[in-house]
Amino acid sequence: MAQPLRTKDLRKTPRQERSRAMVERIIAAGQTVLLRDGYEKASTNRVADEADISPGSLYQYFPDKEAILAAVIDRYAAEFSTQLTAVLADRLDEPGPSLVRASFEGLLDVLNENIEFLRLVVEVLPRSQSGSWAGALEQRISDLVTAYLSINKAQTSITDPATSAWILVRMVEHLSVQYVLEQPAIPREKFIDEMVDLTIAYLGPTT
Amino acid sequence: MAQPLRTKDLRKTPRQERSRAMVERIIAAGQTVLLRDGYEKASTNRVADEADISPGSLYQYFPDKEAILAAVIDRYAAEFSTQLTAVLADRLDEPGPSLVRASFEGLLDVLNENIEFLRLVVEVLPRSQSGSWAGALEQRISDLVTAYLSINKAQTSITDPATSAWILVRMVEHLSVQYVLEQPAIPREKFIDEMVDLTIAYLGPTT
DNA sequence: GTGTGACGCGAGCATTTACTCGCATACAAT
DNA sequence: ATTGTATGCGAGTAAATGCTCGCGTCACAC
Repeated sequence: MAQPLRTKDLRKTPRQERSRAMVERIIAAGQTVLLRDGYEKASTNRVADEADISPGSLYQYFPDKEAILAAVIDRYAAEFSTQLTAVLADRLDEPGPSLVRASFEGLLDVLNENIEFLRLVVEVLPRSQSGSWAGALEQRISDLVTAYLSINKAQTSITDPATSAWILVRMVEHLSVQYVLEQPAIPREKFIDEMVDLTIAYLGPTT
Repeated sequence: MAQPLRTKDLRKTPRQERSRAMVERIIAAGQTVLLRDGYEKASTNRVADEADISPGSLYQYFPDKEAILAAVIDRYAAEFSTQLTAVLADRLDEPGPSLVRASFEGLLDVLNENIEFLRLVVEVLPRSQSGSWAGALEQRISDLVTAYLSINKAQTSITDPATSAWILVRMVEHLSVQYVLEQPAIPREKFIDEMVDLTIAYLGPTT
């Protein structure tokens, strides 16, 4: 289900059921157009066409074009963020190295499930559009990892948890995204093994 | 100095000195506009304005808008590629771990020198524009590293040089780019140490 | 049932876009 | 000087864009 839209993004709040369906159709159409035609070709008229509504109706609820596309990305991103958080939380009770492996498995699963969204964000949109929320998510996870490393610092060879977290998060994120998007000739299990090796080796001796 | 433009990109070959200067001004203006106004606002009229020439003059040598911006990126990318190749070649005679460190130092230097170009490619352009040559460069370096790993395989713990190269190249590239662009609160030397640690630890025991 | 406001429509506006074309000028060879 | 051509100009075009506005319609409270 859709995350509640920030009312700031809406021109007026839809009251009747009909109009809420309208907003829904607009966002869905925006998604379709964005995926099918790319960012540059995603015009308001095209979105209206795709949604089988009038151009004017777009502006009943959205202040401008950017708000429509932002709503699409927001909704997508919220779902992604939710999935990722859930998957990671699920694995949190695993101990030590198997936590690492389980997390990577989960991350790859979530990325694979949202591959069209990934491609949209990474390849189609200019970074400035998606950068804000992506950066925020990165930060949240960085903080989490920093905390974890701080607690288990004694069992590792690292000195600065924040630095190590920064590096680990970017590394794993980017490698995984590239792996999913590029589909290189590396089996999934092999790839995970490599990332686990990389992480364990970097963190140093564990029990 | 400018790399020679692929004649395919030009509508006709400029013969007189005057016209060669014209092409130069167009590309320079394109660069300015792209950096100052972003990709979406980079219109032909704006480029013409910035270059203090007529819109019509653009189309004397460039078939369309895309070709102009492509020329800007190409020229930028060529210089970047040249610098990087030179810096890495310079370090190639260093032995073992100090080769790794020296390469990273060189990479960071080159990235820092071309930081505006970096920001342009990573944050402003949609990936599809820059993806082709960036992918090619990645591939070239991947091949190089694969060869190196194959030769020195005995001294490492890796099993598949191609896979390890794929991971190493993406990892180092992305971490470095992010470091330069994001300017996190990590001292340069510390950051390099971390990347070296990562690499050495990943490759396993060395002599 | 009826009135009132929420809703949706779609023609159309003003602006911007990429690009052209006829014409003037600068240049090089004779 | 004359001529042929390479060069540059800039008004202009057709298309597309984001967005508005007046009007008809529909649902819901009473």
